[in-house]
Amino acid sequence: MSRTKKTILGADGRVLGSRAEGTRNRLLEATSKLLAEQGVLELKIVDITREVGSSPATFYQYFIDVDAALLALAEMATADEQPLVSHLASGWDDADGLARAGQFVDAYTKFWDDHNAVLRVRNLKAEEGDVMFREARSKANLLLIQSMMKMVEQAQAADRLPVLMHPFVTATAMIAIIERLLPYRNEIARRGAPAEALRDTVAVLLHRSLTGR
Amino acid sequence: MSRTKKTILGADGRVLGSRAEGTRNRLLEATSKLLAEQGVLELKIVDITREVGSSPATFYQYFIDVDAALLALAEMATADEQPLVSHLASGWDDADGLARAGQFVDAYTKFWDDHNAVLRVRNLKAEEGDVMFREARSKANLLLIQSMMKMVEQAQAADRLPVLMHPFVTATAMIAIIERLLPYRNEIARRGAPAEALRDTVAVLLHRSLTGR
DNA sequence: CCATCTTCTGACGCCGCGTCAGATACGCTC
DNA sequence: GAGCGTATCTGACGCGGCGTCAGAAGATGG
Repeated sequence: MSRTKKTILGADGRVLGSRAEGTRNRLLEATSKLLAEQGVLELKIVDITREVGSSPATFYQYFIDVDAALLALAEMATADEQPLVSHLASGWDDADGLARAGQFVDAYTKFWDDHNAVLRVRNLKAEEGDVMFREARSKANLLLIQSMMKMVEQAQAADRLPVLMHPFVTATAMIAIIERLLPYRNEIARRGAPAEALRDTVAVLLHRSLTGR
Repeated sequence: MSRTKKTILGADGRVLGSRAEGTRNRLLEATSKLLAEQGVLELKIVDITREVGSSPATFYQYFIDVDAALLALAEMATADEQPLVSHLASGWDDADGLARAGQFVDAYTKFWDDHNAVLRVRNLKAEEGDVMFREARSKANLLLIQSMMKMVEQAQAADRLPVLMHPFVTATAMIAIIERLLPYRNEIARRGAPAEALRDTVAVLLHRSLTGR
């Protein structure tokens, strides 16, 4: 591992100079912005290039199609997800376990808010069967899933969780809970629940399901 | 409630005759089929009409745009979801509770397999903020969520679940687990787990989280 | 300041969108 | 079962986004 920075390539495989790299970044930012504002279905390449003040032709110098740009964004999000393992690695078995589960939920929430439009598309494409996006998703969650699986296995060894629970399935279910519930914050508030209700509930669900306590 | 059958309207609000109703249904079927085959992003109105051997203009007689057709499909799926409450209404507190949770998972799996492409789009649009689709989703899950909330409240009253758990959030989390994990069946199999691993794990997770047992 | 490589873009043909006016099919009356 | 009115369908159109190419504009370095 002597590689310090990933070399960035254009759509035709050429290495990019610094000017080009700047343009590519601006295109990605614009894509991300429009995605968040209007949703995937309304995302147009023309709009992206209009946003950065260039032409469609320029876009195609950097990405074969919109999907390529979306994939690049998804991979950038992946990097931000990795540090979250630190909240799991310590284990949740002791007295502060629930509190630490809460911190994990907070950290994940932060991460999700930064990237939610992109992550939603990644998950959609993954579920629609796109191999690249499915791999991106697997890779992104790998560390978290592995840590969670370890927690489940420990709890099973200590007889606090039934062996019927498949560790991988359980871990994946936990990610599902968080990803799906975050968009519900408004609705929860509308129901008159305190702001922390979602955070606390999710923390309890994860804590119980992973440690058996 | 004397209404026996919902009157179906065209895009301009007119009541449809039987020929028209047939065409509308064929359009919906085609939409559903193409959606499942290629995903939303590739869904074209021309393709839908080609599939049924008519012209784009016809499509617009029945739906203002693609979204309207998707919404109609989502609402049809909703009808199929309602019977699933029967698996919850009986409660899961007794000795067979876990078995009944398993049956619920099976039933939901069946339902999901019949409509998954449509439901995925519904959820995407809902999360992207589309009010119509959000309402469709809420309405679809209403009965299930209510039943699950009741289960949580009972368990809390009996001190088997912490009051920190917000019933609505918990119930929504359970739906999230099922919806998200079903697409993973292949992956689970690839990992060498038995076919029932997913079903069993999800059943345990729901059972534990809803009853506290 | 010229040569050369890198980066950008205008312009084009193609195709899907959404609309309208007119064509066609249906069902009802006599 | 012919004729008529209404319900339903569609061909054809203008608009706009897609993706490509050849060449323009900009950077670099000798």
